[in-house]
Amino acid sequence: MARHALDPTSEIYRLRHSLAHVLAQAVLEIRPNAKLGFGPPIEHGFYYDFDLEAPLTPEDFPDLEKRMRRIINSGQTFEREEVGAEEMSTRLEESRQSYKVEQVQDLAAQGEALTLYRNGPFWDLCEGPHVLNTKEIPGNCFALDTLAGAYWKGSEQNTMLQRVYGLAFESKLELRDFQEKRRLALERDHRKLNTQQHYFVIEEEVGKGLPLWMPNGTVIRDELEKLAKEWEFLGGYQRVATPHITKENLYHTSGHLPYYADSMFPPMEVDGEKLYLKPMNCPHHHMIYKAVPRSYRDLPVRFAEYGTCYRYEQSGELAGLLRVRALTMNDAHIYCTPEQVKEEFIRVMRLHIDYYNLFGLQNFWMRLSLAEEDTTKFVDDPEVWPQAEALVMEAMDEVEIPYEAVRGEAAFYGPKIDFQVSNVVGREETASTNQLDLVMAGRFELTYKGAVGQDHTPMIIHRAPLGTHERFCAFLIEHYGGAFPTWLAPVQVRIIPVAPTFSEYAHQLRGELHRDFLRIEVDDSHDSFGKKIRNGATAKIPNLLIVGGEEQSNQAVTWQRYGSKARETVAFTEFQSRILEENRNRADWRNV
RNA sequence: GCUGGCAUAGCUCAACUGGUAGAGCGGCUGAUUUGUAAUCAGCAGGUUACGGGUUCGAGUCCCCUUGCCAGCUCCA
Repeated sequence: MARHALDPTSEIYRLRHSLAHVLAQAVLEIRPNAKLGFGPPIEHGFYYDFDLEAPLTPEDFPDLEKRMRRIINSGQTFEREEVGAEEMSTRLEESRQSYKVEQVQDLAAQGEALTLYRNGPFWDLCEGPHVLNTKEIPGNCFALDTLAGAYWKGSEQNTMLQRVYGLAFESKLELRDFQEKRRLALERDHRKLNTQQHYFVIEEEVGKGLPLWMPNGTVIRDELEKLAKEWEFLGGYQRVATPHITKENLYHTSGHLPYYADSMFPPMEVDGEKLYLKPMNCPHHHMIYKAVPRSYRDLPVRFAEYGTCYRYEQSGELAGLLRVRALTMNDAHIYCTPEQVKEEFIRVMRLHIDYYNLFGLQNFWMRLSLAEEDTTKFVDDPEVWPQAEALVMEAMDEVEIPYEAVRGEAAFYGPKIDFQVSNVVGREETASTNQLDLVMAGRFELTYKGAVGQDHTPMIIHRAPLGTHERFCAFLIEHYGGAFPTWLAPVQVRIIPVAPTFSEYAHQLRGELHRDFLRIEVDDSHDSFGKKIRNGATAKIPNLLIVGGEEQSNQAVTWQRYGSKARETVAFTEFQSRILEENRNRADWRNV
């Protein structure tokens, strides 16, 4: 799957790139002292970073857009010019573009030939390409979108510039289309749906990033846990349970304190000891492994736990359920021999695929995160890394799922495979992470006895196919748009009597299905029948049962699915067996 | 954490350039007893996020705090 592959030779690339220059020109008209940062084309348009004495506000957009159109209509020609590094620096210094001067130094160090593009009064250090003339840009194909801060060269150490985002497409129609799609996608945002469905609540009194799970959200958590427990049981996992706080020393052993301390809550002091809230479950599982002598005959050992962890995320990174400070992971650690590790890794990959098929997720891809030379972020062991990376890549090839490799994003103890999904607004999220870890076993002195009695170090796989409850539930809410399949729905069946006379019959059915462990309710309100139908639909309940005189006399129900006008009247016992089977099979009624 | 924006009833939103806070939905009460997307009526809900300032007067202007949103950085 080609991702974010912006093709510099394409029409739209030149269009967006040129619009970035036009924007910069317009900004310089109203802010002559603005210093320019970067201004590239991006997925849905372009942006340009500015260092401004007074910040722009959204109120400036209409004026800027007007100026941009005027520039476009004036028919400026884009001219390319090759300029030596020294000459380029001089010219940029003359126009007091200090960021660009810095950029010239970086580029010159790499020995690149430098080019600039000039259109009208504006010129910019830039490698192009651009349209030939601004007249090629349809005046109504773009719109300034949002303002944001962005660090110069993307580093927190640098000054923050102001970034202006613009949308741009080849035609007005495509622009409108995108804006409409985005508006619709926003309707599926889990935070938006949450105001209607009440899955969770984050209260200021409790703390930011600390969600409280309401009954509806807890149903989804519980059902996911049931699923995981069943499949992990079948996969040969054993369940374990571990505490939320732990003595400091365990995290020195694991290496979390040097490498991960920024993401941990500060410790609490008790009886002269420091205790930390756990940011990960692995050290505890390693201790369980270590508590009993292990033989090669025992391996692989697979410990699974839905473990709750606490991570100190920076406040600005928190977002609904997608980024929180208290999270419960679908965690497990697999301890195995070098001979077993590839097979185990492949089984983990296959488990992912099974889950994703169950949820009907097609739009996902894998990202392989590898270490880089910067050893401050990674456990430094030159022998172990290439070995681990090669092993992972072999396994990935074997399951035949395409992946993209990224340097420098590994976990500090090993290469990482992330399953990336894209949420409804197109933002990429990591749904789950898996790691091959050739480091921890050594640090924890984990061993197993080999066939001839000598000690060996096991290999460890960290895996969390369902990620965390928080992120996965958020993702599922958006994926299903709040209309869950029967097995996940907070209310699975609602019975609507056409008149109060049939309420007793409705309750009789409710009692029976309740004993079958279905989440079921009767709409006893004083609303009109039409209103009850409407309420059932807006509540996105997957199954509505309508009962009246006809149904009662035949011991039947009229069954209607969410989002469908179709309905069928069936014997109650038939409904009962069909809905129970659907629930048991975790089938999605959209596919039935 | 950083940059910018936002904050009015449970939800969605009103209140012209400062002149004593309103509606719909939802909730409650009563009437209505309904066969596929809103039955009718009445009632109750707000120290306009918190604290301070300017003013005869602040939801509206200014400052602070908190929270939320977008993006950056970071990440499951």
